[in-house]
Amino acid sequence: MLRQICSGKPRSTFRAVQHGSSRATATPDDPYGHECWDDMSATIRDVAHRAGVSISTVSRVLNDTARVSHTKRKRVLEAAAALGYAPNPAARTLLSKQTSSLGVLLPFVSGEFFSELLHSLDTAAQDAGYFLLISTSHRLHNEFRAARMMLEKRVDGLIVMAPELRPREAQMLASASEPIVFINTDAEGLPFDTVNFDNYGGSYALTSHLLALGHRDIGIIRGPVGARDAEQRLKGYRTALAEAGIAPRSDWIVTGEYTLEAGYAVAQPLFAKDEHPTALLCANDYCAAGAVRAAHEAGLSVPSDLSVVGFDGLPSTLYMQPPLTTARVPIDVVGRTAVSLLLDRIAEGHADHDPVRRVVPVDVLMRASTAPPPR
Amino acid sequence: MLRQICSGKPRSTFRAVQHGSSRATATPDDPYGHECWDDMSATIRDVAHRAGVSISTVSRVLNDTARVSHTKRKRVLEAAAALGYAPNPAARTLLSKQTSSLGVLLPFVSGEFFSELLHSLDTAAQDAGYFLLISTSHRLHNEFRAARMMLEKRVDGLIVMAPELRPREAQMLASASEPIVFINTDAEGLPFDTVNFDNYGGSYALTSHLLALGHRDIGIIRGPVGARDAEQRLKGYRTALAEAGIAPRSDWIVTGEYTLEAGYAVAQPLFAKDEHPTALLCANDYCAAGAVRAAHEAGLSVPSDLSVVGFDGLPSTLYMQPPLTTARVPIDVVGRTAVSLLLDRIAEGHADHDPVRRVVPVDVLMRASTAPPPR
DNA sequence: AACCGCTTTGAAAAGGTTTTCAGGTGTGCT
DNA sequence: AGCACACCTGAAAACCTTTTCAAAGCGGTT
Repeated sequence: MLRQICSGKPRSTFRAVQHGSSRATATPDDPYGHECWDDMSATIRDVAHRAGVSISTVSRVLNDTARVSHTKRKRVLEAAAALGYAPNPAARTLLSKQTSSLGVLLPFVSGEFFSELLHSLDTAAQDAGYFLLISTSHRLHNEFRAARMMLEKRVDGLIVMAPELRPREAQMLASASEPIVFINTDAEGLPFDTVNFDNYGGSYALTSHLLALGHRDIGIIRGPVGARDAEQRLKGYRTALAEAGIAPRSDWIVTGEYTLEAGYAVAQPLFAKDEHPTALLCANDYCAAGAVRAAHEAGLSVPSDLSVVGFDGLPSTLYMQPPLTTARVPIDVVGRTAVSLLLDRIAEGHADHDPVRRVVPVDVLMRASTAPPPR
Repeated sequence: MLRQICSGKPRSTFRAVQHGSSRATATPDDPYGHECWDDMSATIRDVAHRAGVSISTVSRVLNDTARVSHTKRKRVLEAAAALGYAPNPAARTLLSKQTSSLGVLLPFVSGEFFSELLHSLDTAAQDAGYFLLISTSHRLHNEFRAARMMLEKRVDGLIVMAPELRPREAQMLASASEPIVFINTDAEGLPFDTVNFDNYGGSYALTSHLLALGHRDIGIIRGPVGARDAEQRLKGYRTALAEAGIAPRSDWIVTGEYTLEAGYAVAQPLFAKDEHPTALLCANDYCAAGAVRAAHEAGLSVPSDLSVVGFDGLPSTLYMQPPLTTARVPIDVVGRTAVSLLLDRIAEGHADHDPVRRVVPVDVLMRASTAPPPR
């Protein structure tokens, strides 16, 4: 019992397969032939009847939860296999209160980031025997509806990535009985474990890189106002400039979003003026790609006239022209860490130790979109 | 009852909210204040006790399933709200055999396509009151494990996108008791509804476009052997060439994958030879981006020396240099259609009418990566 | 006054599993 | 022979809901 609780896994992954059935057509090159599955939805009662034992005995054999005589054990296993029995998850959940699924709440953000994170979460979850129940959404209200639904006994825990979540909204999640882990989302003063990547440090390092190249006229397309990651990146930029003794020009701090379109649209007016920055930090890689396009159209060559940096380090940035200098977020680490923290909390039974704050470092990838300023 | 079955929705989305509680702090600009939720996990029994009625009555009021006297109805609603009662989904599932979730099996493909499809599926599912239980995976074996788990009473239906699924593997899914919809996956002779996009037609149209520009030396980076979409696209290419009286050169038909890296790696040797094609169809947009890079490095200019086309029509292709000519797959339509077909099947109770085969047309987006051949 | 039919209500069963509790068998000891 | 004990096993309770069935109350009719 204790072992089960600690492992955080559903107690059994038993599933009967049919041996020696007439349908079993396994051949050497057909690894699935023997796993053809029956769907008459046999219940534990059917198995018990067929094996000539009580349902308790069946349960004990299948879950390996108590000693059963050798002969009965064998009969039970045979009956279960013959019937293709698989325990009913709803019945199990009803009793054990474990759903063996994790909820995931994601904003619908930039394509690659989203898919990589989800894949990472899914891999980690499956390794631990959990399913992922997901909800993507733009609007906060939806997120709340989904969170509420999920937390109503549908998941054992929740992973939330919602950088724009406001504190008092986050606060409301605190009354949930299931543990919650935040990714890149502000949980100041709240009891949630968090996994953040180092937005501040990454932005600071990118800015420092530009300064080291000799740039002094550095602009930034910052992310949405109120989004935690955007604010932190802005702060990294400001700090690096301040330490270099440079006062940022307010008209070179413009607000954008995490999309190609936004980067393009917001960058255009920047290059239309007489004076423009010689280097530009962008909200993320997609935004940077948009800005690069705007620069080209304005007759600026990257990097000789303008240096551009992104954020996230998506695989595709290596294939941009020129390859983009950016801060790589190790998305797989972020996902695995989040799942791991969540499973720990679930296993602990929601113990009240202090919330864990993980910060995943980011690497600056120096590529060809940055160079010394012109002249 | 009939209405419920037909709608395909869980019968009730009731959820009590706490009115007039001390915690209720709603203010005009705080739309969530009144939705603070309690998690003492009140059961229907608690509600009945507090309201001084039987649990049957509570159930009737909350599901609006029979007439209840006005006074008792009011008492029940008050009690439910005060306790923050929400029905236990597992108990409901156990009885109704409806999980109100849909399974989604996706290969972990190219970033943007994946995320857009998932978002589309999720939006459609949520609109109908369903959750999405997802599984991403590379390996077929995993897909099967996940499918099996999901179908064991964990989902009401399954959406599978697995272009590389082999027929006999697909065959095995046919014994499942829950309906299944295939996206872009071969279901020849199988009872699954399918949503395919017009791989053949798109590829044919792209090739025709290149022919019309005057190209005769057209190569292709095809997708994985055995993948349905790749085979169909190859066929479109071959047919268009054949109709133009051109015999394809076998050394200009190379096998790649749906990634930047593959496009880059496979295209390089193509450009290293003395003779190379003047136009290149690519497995998808990512692959095309890789090929463009390889072309640049080989000293070829796109489109003046080499025309390149992709497939999928991802948003980011508009921001490539040059913007990529490609066939746009309306991913949101694909996703919505798949969910809609699946929900229909679920509502029908798995009726045995002939499988529906939907083919979603694709648009050719003519952009700047294609031009007449040199000379 | 007896009876009928209608509305409202509660008791109870069912759904499939896990787990507790008690009973039964057999062994080893005095 | 009698007793303690370990070991297996089955009956039954519990999880929470929905739904069926029957009872009760009540107004109206013959």
